[in-house]
Amino acid sequence: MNEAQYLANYDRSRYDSPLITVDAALFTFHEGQLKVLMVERSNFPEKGKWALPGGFIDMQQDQCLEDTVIRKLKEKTGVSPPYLEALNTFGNAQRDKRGWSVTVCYSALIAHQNCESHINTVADAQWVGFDQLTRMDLAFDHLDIIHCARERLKQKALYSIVPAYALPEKFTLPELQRLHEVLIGKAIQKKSFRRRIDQAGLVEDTGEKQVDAGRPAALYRMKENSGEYTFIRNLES
Amino acid sequence: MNEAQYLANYDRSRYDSPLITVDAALFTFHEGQLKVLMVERSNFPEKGKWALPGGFIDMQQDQCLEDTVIRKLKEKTGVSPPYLEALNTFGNAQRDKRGWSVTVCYSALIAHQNCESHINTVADAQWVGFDQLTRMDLAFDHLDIIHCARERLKQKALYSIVPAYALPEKFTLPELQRLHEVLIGKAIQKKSFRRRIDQAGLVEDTGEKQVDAGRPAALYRMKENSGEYTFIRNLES
DNA sequence: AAAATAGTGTCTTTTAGACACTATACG
DNA sequence: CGTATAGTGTCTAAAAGACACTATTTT
Repeated sequence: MNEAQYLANYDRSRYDSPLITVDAALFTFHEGQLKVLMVERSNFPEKGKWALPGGFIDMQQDQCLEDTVIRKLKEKTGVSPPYLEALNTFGNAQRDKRGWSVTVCYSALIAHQNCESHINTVADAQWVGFDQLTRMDLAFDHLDIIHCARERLKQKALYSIVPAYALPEKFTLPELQRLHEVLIGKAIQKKSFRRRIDQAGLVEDTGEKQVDAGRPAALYRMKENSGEYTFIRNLES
Repeated sequence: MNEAQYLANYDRSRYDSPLITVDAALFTFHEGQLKVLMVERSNFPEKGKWALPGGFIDMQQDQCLEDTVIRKLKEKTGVSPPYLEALNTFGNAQRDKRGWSVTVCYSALIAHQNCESHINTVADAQWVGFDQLTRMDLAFDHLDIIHCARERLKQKALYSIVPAYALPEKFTLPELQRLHEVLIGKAIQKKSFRRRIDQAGLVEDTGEKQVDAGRPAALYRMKENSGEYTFIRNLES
């Protein structure tokens, strides 16, 4: 038998295999809080519980795993997130009552304002403050997954400015610092925080100011590829 | 319908889903070279090409994804590796000629001596020097996966001593430094390398010496949990 | 003794922490 | 003016880079 004959005879339905889904932990920073997008399940299993946005791969529509996540996130938020990365894949015989299942998980960030209006039109989706999560009834192992994503984001806050993708395109440095402080769970020296961002040239001044209480803060925009930059030295954690 | 009824009626074979496999990039350091364990494929597709050790999840035998990798690695090496971590999951419609497929990939490290004898009894498995890989005909996207694993290992060499798991239980610091230098692709200051390991207390002196040419080197052993330690500052890359 | 490799002393450089200072807004 | 918040100056502390030095082995 040659490969062509093998492929012609190959029938995947002959083999039993685990369920496979793709999920995303989408974070944003709003009103001083880190929030995660959650979706209420309308079907069994775990009906009525809150879950991460996600679902099955559509082998016709999706060319790759990222296509699946982006499709699922667009359904809920109306847009595709500016930051998306593979988180981890969780699979075992117990996590889903239907049997052996695998979920390929992504972590994503978006500005609250960029999707708030669309989310309000989607009845089953809402932002949940990170601290409110434990009071909700979450489906599957999604709470573990969110903690895993949150831990990774904390690490990123120590050595990069990736968290900035959870803010609007134009943001102030004090705003970004507060986000990093929430992620790290500790105050950061203002001077240290600004100095490293300045020296690495990661942001550009838009010239605009944001007025609140006190002195107006300069609005910055991330420079191209600033998300890839990693500092050689971490902030203390 | 309630959940019990839903589950009783649930039949996963009704839904077509991607192929799912689990693969591992197992590295070792031997004779001054970084090597990867490769397996020659005995079946279609990609028959005769070299691939990462891996395969399908056995839903009876394996309780979780790690069980699958460890089972597959044990088949080839006779032992389970002292270091194993999730790498990434690769999935798309093109990577396997049988159609939409997903591979959950792990990265692992082991001492060459701990599995050499068993590998020699397995006809289709062998260590391949990293630099020889491009001259081989590799199956699927496994070369990309290896490069991804190698890049992650390089990063770890900059901020941890995780690569030490690719050495025997007892190793010398010059040996570990050479491994890190291969991974980083650049010479490291001997003093810097030793100082940070000393200060963090990551290794303990076994009292034994390894004689080669020149002054004998002290043999060290990693302390418990030294693999989890991350330096606050990276080596320069 | 010479060669080879292991291991140390110590000065410089880089970068974060600490914290007091100045700047610019509002009422 | 006082209060609030943004942003800077500057000293200290920690840890890596550079590199010359000493130590211990074999031949």
